[in-house]
Amino acid sequence: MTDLNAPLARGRKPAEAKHGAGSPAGNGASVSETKLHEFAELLFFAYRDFTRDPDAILSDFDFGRAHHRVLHFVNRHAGLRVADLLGILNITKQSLGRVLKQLIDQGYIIQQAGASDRRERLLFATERGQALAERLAAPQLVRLSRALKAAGPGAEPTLRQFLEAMINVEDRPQVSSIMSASSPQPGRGGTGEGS
Amino acid sequence: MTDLNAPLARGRKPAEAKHGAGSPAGNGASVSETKLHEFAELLFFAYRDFTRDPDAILSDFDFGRAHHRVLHFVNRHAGLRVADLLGILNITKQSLGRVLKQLIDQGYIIQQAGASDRRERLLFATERGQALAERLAAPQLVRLSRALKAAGPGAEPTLRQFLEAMINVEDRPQVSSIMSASSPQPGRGGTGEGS
DNA sequence: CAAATTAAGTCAACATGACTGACATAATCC
DNA sequence: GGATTATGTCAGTCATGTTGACTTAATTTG
Repeated sequence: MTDLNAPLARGRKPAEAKHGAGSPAGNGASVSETKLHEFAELLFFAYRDFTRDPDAILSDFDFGRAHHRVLHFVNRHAGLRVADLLGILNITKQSLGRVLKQLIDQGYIIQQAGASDRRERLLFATERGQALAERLAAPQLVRLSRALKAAGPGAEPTLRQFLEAMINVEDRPQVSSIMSASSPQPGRGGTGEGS
Repeated sequence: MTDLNAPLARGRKPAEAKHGAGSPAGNGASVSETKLHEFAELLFFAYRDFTRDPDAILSDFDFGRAHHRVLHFVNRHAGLRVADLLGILNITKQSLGRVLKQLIDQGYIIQQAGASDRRERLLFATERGQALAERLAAPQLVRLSRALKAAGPGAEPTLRQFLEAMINVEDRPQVSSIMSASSPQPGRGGTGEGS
């Protein structure tokens, strides 16, 4: 058992070596480079632990993080097309195909031909899929809820703006679109499936 | 070219199905479950794009994200031990060994036996390593700087508290320790290396 | 309507970065 | 001097990412 609380690298702060022009974004009252590095590290640690709880659960199902991502988006945004998932996850068809096939074969996700365009395969979480998705999400929601509380009142809009601004500009419309769409039911819906 | 701006899953918001006890953290004025899910997704997208620019640079060097992580922490926290890196990255010795070996063999990182405990291998970025680390960090710092600006004035402490609270409680001392330590120089330092 | 395009699925082959478990070496601690 | 610790290494495996080519079915377009 290594002593995790022992001081790590002995040494002091480097005194913020100022080179040339200054801060990365070149704007007015901006954050020091050292602080930006700290935020980069905090983001790393935050994300590392954000994925830790579900990862532990997933191993009981012989699934990995990739399955979680797929199941999450399908569950939260029912009726997603395969192409949408590819764009969201930013992976290839082959990579997605593998995990998606497993989720379908094991009854966590079902597909349905699109009503207006029958080439499309709309994806829906089954009850089983919803149950797993919720179980995986639960510890993450608890963590987020606590962290938002710790950030103080009024943190929500700040956080939201920060996170949105971290997303590539060209992807923001796509992300907004995804986040505002959700939850039509599969099957005999109002969209006119009629044989 | 798929139409990325088209509405994705057609359908409306699900009206926040309230089950039983209520919100995940069980506290007072907490955030709705739907909003928490949105934050979870925003965090996913933010992190996805946060790693995108360096990933692109890395492929020119035949390195992967694993190399970036190692190089980053060694560069920012010179004198880190191998065991520290294992704890930070939360991977096995074998996994770390592979990428670390490549970074050492190619002259990005050097090792030095610890002064007080010569079993320890303290890690330092060479000039070459520093140069690559800075190049990889640059787009991330720009992104962070912009996002902090977008989050508005006063966002810094909020963000910091949020991100810190996302980290596992038991890891927080370790993280603080890492983040407050940095940058002793390798070689003939003040720590008493004596032959 | 025929041709081009699109959405999806598939095959083969491959790379990276995780994992486990065992074992070796050197240095330190007791 | 023996146990423990820090590191490195071997061998094998698995998950998840990649490319490029090809098929099928459905839609769009000239």
